[in-house]
Amino acid sequence: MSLIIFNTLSGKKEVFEPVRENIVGMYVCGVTVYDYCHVGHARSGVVFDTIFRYLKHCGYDVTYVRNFTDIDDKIINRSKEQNISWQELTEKFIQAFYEDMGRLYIQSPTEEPKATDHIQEMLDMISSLIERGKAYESEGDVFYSVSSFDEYGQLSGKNIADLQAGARVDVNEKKRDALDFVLWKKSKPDEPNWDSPWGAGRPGWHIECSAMGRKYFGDTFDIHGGGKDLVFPHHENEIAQSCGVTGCLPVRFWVHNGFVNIDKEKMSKSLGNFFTLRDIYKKFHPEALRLFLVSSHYRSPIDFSMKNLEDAEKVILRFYEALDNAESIVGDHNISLDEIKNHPFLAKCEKAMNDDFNTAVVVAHLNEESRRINSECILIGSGEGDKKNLALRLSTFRFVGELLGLLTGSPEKIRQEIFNIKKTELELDVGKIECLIDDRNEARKNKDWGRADECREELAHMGVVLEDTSKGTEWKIK
RNA sequence: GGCACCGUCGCCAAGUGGUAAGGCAGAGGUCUGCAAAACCUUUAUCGGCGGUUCGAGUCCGCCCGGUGCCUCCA
Repeated sequence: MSLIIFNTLSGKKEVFEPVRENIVGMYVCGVTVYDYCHVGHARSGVVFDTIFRYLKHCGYDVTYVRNFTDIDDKIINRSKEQNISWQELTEKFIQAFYEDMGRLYIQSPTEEPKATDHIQEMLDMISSLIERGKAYESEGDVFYSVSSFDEYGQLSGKNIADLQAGARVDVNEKKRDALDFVLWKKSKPDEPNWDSPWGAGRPGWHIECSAMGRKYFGDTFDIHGGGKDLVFPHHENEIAQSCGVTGCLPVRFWVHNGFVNIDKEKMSKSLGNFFTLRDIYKKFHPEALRLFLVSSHYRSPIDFSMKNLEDAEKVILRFYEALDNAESIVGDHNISLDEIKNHPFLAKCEKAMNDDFNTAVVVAHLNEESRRINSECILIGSGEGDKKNLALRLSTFRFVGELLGLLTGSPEKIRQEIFNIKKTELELDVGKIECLIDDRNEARKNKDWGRADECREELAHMGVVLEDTSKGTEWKIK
């Protein structure tokens, strides 16, 4: 069965076929490194990481390139505010990016180029555009002439006339046309700059992705991704630039993820309604966040709320609970990759993923499968059931989880991690809790159920729930 | 103003022509000293009005409500 992907360029789902057989080139716009990542960045990171994982699962040899924009106005301004160099600033936030995104189980892309390492490639493209009459120099700046490209607007479904009518762009007397965008920007005396045929300056934003995409993949590659907000003007401009140089479309499939909303509004820096990943991690486990993000389809808007994260955390714990139940029964088991790949549960999940990466349906399948695993455990406990069958279910369950970047750890580990987060957040007095549990167990031993229930009540008021197991009394936070 | 998108159970969320997946919350049950966990059972006709069709949440039109892009933005 073939993989279908929604292509922003055509506005339709299309059968995916790479330019070169079995080889896929995917370029995704990364972040501008001047601040900590928020949930919106996480969504994009998780969406394309999941796509990366799935393409590899399909057997493609995938080269995944995700850039860092490490020079622009915001970076210059922020470094001035903080009185540090732009290099120092960007290095700091690249490190923070790795820490915050890494906790979401996002795999390293094949390449992670920085804009400032590709100045020469950009200059080459800009020169070429000028030679072909697609760009012009004006007082040290270089602009792309939008009117020179007839197909401008094909990606975003806009036309030049409408854009001009509603143009909100700055009036800039250096431009021949308000829609023209900057390829090279003359620098002010105290700003970072690079030499160019048009004097000292720095690149415009859009050209970096064109130059780096072309460097790693050549004139045409398979998938270009990013958030929906990049469709216009960023990706529209990329097409114009690349086409201007090569004469051909740079990308076969344009893939865009939807926004993260807060109360129905887009989460963004300018609205100030964003949560950084660091803040989220103080309250919730990263794996709960990842599950939340893959629980909706990647193109839909997703409403971020504490309630939704709490729900996701319950579900991820359920998944691990099923793993734990099954693993304690099965013990060491040897399931081959072939057996997993032939399991009907995997086929079901592949069917969903093949339909434009429908991770929400896969999550639903995981829920159903976790129930089947638990049922099988109960059967085995009562002398029926089949351990081999359970082992196979268990292994396939984990395998599918890992396709989504989930279920890579041990049940014990995640329980402990979530426990530690809650304990810190609620400032629980562990000594007192353990003391009450001891009291209760003493009362239970004496069959003093009244006293035992009092202890449970008191703990419940603290948000602590008890669970009497064969291994003793465990407690967790509600 | 232009161009898109969205409106499915209390909440979250799949489903692009054939009688509505899944999760959370709720209800009942099994288990338990009581609980918890787990398991079983249970809860919707899809914003409104028309139309196309043998048949529509799914296509078309209008209306109501919401969002996004058109400026930096994942």
